[in-house]
Amino acid sequence: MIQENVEKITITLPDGATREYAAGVTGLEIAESIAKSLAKASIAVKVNGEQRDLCDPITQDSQFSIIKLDSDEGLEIMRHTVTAQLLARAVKNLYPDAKLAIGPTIENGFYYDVEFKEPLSEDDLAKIEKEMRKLKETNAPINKSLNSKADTIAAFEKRGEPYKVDIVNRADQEDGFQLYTQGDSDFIDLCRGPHLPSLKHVGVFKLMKVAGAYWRGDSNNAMLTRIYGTAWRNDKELKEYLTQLKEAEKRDHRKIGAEMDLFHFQSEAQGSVFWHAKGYTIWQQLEQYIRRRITDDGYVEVKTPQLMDQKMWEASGHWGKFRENMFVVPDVVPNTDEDGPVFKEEPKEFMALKPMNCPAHVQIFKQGLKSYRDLPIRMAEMGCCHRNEAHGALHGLMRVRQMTQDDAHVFCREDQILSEVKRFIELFYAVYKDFGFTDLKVLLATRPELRAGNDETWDRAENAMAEALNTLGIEFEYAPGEGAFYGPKYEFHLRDAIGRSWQMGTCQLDFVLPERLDASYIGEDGDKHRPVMIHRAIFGTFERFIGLLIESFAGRFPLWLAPVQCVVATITGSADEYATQVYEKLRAAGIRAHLDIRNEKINYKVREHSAVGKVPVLYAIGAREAEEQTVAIRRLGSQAQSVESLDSAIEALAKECKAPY
RNA sequence: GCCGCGGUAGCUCAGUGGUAGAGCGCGUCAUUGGUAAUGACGAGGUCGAGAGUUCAAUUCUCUCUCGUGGCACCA
Repeated sequence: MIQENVEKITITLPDGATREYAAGVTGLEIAESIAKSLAKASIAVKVNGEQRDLCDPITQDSQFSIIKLDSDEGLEIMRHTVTAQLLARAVKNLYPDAKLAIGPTIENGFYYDVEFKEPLSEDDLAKIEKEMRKLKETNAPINKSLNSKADTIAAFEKRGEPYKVDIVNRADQEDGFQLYTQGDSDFIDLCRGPHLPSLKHVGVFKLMKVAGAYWRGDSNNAMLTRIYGTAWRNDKELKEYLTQLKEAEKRDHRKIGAEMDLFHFQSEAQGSVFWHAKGYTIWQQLEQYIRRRITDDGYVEVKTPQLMDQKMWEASGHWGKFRENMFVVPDVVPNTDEDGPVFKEEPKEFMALKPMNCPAHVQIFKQGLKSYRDLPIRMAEMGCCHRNEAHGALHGLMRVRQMTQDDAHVFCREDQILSEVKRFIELFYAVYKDFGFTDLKVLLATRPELRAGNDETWDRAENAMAEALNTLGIEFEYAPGEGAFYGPKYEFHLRDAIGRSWQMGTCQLDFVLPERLDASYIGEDGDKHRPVMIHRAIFGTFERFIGLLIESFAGRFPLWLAPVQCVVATITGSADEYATQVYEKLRAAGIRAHLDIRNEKINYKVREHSAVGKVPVLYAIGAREAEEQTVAIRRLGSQAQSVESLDSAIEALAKECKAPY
């Protein structure tokens, strides 16, 4: 059909070539005009940087590219179609009463939140998956229509989908709601798109697990059932992903911690760690290391009370804002009658285990008058804190109820904020580099809605914190509204073995606590001024940091941290005496050694100390070594052996065991 | 705290309405060996706790508890 006066538009392809089309041309038509095979492989297009469906008309001059399944974007679109079209429709087919909420893609997969009448268990997933396969086999084309707000709401109300109605109601737009359909089924889904042009482009998928999730992420709302799944282009990719998951599980710090005899938990102390000798060795190494670091950076170290009176926590604001996370202890003598109540009368006076160290540090600051010349004061504490975390939040070493922070508070003048924050970041990065943690996510959390302090102070604080990162060339993202009520903060995040992100270190400006607890210094002008407090931690907590270390190293600690650095294992009983000498010499050289003269074969010993114990160095001692005063050295992860003379081997090993700082 | 799943030997797990099994570990004995599991024998369990149904419960039901995957909350 030739239309003389139809408007022409210019389409610019990724290679810079331009082509002219009639306005309103679709992505599919452009693809077809380039090559039939390309059109067949296309699943969506990108117009001026925005993902669009193949069937969307293009009405103006545009940058244009085609999205195929082989790209990351293509894979994500496919996953989106799997959840929003296949999973949603399969669920509706099997459970007509189910109410659909949202179904986005996530890293490696997707989920869909659904309200079911009856609880859904993981056993039901096979059935749903089967239905999805059946639907995929239809190769149904996916079409869409644009609808007004009123029509869209009417359509979902008719279908009994209150969550979809809610989504539409909350939308700003009045028109252009996209409803997708599959072939001639009566399934519809509200979606931003784009989607695959048809189900035949769907690759392989697998439903993984079910979990609860609150509607709109709000615990006041109904809890929906979230179905998690994964989708890939082909079986090989899926298999690789599942293998990778299995491998990641092997790095789980809880599993490795038990195997390596590092720590344990038991129900009588839920959320609190029983550190075994080997685990506590790691802790001590970390503590000594960080103490050297901060001492050299001008910190002083203090130790403050575990229990303080309710009045202190009222003054600090914790009683009001943090109490549900605190362990509160009645300050009365318990009843001693064996069968009587714990307390003879209702306790009226309370104390609380500290959930944070800051109020106590302010008390130390307040002892004696401070001059502006005294500032900054960098006050550190390996502070043991208790927080009454929700049961469901506890997770191995990553989330505990008793934790020890490598905490410190810098008391400084406002004009010192920038230099102190910069100084901290530099220290922080030097430390993380020593542990090989280079892939940090940094967030700058800014003022929340409910906050103390005026806007000018917040402006200055947030700007100083952003400037510190910028001048040091550190990339970060803003977390708007996520700051503490008393000031903005940095959050430093790391990922564990299976990709969960954990906040490690932090750095928080605080204008409120010095005020509340009436801390002041005498300024140059002779008047009293409020110091600014910077709350900061590098590891965050020893517990979480060790958890991350275990997963990051898969238990294979570098020599300086390894609980046992060297095992001396005999090959034959005749070498016992010499092996004992070797062991004694290692100990004398300050090396954490273990002597294994059990009546076992060397194969067995090697396996136990390597695969299970993850000891970095093993000295195998047989008759030859005893004869020649040597050791046969085997390194963890290597089949190679080298024979060296005893003294030089120990000397070299001792050097290697030195901490990086 | 909320939703789902789970708790059986020191550990990892199988199993059954008629009071239990494997592998590893542990102990004993034999073996004295050369680099990621030597062999034989043996000991070891109120089947998370409480209540209910039943002639009989580790097994079925309920409550609690702890763990676990998420959600919410957070270092």
